[in-house]
Amino acid sequence: MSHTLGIRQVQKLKTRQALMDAALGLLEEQSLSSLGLREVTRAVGVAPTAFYRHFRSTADLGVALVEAALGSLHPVLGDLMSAVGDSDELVERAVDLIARHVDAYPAHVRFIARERHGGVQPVRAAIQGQLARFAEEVRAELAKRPETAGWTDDDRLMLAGLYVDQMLMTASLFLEALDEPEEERARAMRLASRRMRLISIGCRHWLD
Amino acid sequence: MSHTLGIRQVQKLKTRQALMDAALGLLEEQSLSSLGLREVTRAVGVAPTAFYRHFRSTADLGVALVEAALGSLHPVLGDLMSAVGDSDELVERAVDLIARHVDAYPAHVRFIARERHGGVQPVRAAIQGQLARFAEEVRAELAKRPETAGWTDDDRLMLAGLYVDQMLMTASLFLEALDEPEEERARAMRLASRRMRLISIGCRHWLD
DNA sequence: TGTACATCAGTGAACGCGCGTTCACTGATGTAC
DNA sequence: TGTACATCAGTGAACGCGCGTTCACTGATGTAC
Repeated sequence: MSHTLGIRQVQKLKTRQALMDAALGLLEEQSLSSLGLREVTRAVGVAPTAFYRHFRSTADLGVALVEAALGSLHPVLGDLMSAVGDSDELVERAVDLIARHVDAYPAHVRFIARERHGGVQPVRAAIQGQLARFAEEVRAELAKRPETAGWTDDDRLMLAGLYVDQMLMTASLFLEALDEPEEERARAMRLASRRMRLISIGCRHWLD
Repeated sequence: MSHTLGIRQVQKLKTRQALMDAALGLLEEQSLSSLGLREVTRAVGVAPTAFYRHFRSTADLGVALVEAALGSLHPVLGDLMSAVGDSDELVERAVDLIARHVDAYPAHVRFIARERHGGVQPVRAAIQGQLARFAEEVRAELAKRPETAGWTDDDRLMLAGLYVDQMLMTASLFLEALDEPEEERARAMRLASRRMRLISIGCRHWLD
């Protein structure tokens, strides 16, 4: 009873994806709050009314973009947490993975950084919700590790949130350096590494 | 040769301030990128064309708002840095001062958090520039203190940037809790304190 | 397999509306003598 | 102090334009028999 999608549904999904991609492109130089439905359909090459077959509003499209953008970031988090090694190696690995992700999905990263505190409430709520889930996952992973043995779960969640926020700050820092010369990008990576290292040192001495 | 302002200039400044205040109000539920000049003048009760006597565009008004908002935050930074005491006392003091500032100027804080990564380039640049100046001030202050004796200036700047970012993250966290019950606000303050304490611990063991 | 009907993604015309910007203006304030 | 002229913050009409949304539609795809 496998269920392949019909031609119609495939085409519909393609159009939906095209709308989302076009929106991400347009959001490079504006906020969701000023994104127009007609701009998006024009960029895709469909009639304005076609928009309504996929989304109720641009806010609704924004919520879909949250899923897409944080969906692409989630595996990075998984990679980070499955890694082993001493803490300096972990920091380098984290910074490297984040840099790769920003290179691969700059528009996703920009969207999340911009709309996390942006002017569209449902989108803000969707982002906060997903980030809370990320933090919860990190907390669960931390609980398995010897580094946080003896910590309260509440303190683990605090650290998890700090890591998640730091991941986004780092990604956003790399985003600003995307079009800069290699030297500038290397400087950003070293800066991010030292910030994370400082946090990991604080973590190591938390119970002193 | 003292120079009092004439009636005309006083009135002009009043209108300008009214435009900025109205804009901050309207920006509670949207981004600068979608703020319309007519919205702002309507809220103030002047003709749309009056706007041009004060600002070239809403982006230009945004840059003026950056000065105002970070101008109100700057003294807080000064208070933070002039404080003395052991590091836990400093953390509590910092969290308390930030909470007061968010209570006093919520619209300023929201504006900076929103537009720091927002869709209007000149405004983003103005914020980044001012925050870089903040970080530089913090670096200079850190250089006078025994806690960072033996550090490189580059590492001090790294820590200064981390503090500035953490200040904004904390302010934004408090902003979300502004309309929550007291219990929730207290939880946010404890969370912020522990984050900062972890960073200050990392700072203490940086050279180990 | 072929036929008859149902579904529904995308169309295109139409609507009323608010936008940013221009322009010549007004009249209170400022200045020179 | 009084007068004549200059300045300029704020006005109000007008413009062309793109917006979001509605509606009845088309025609390819899907389904039932």
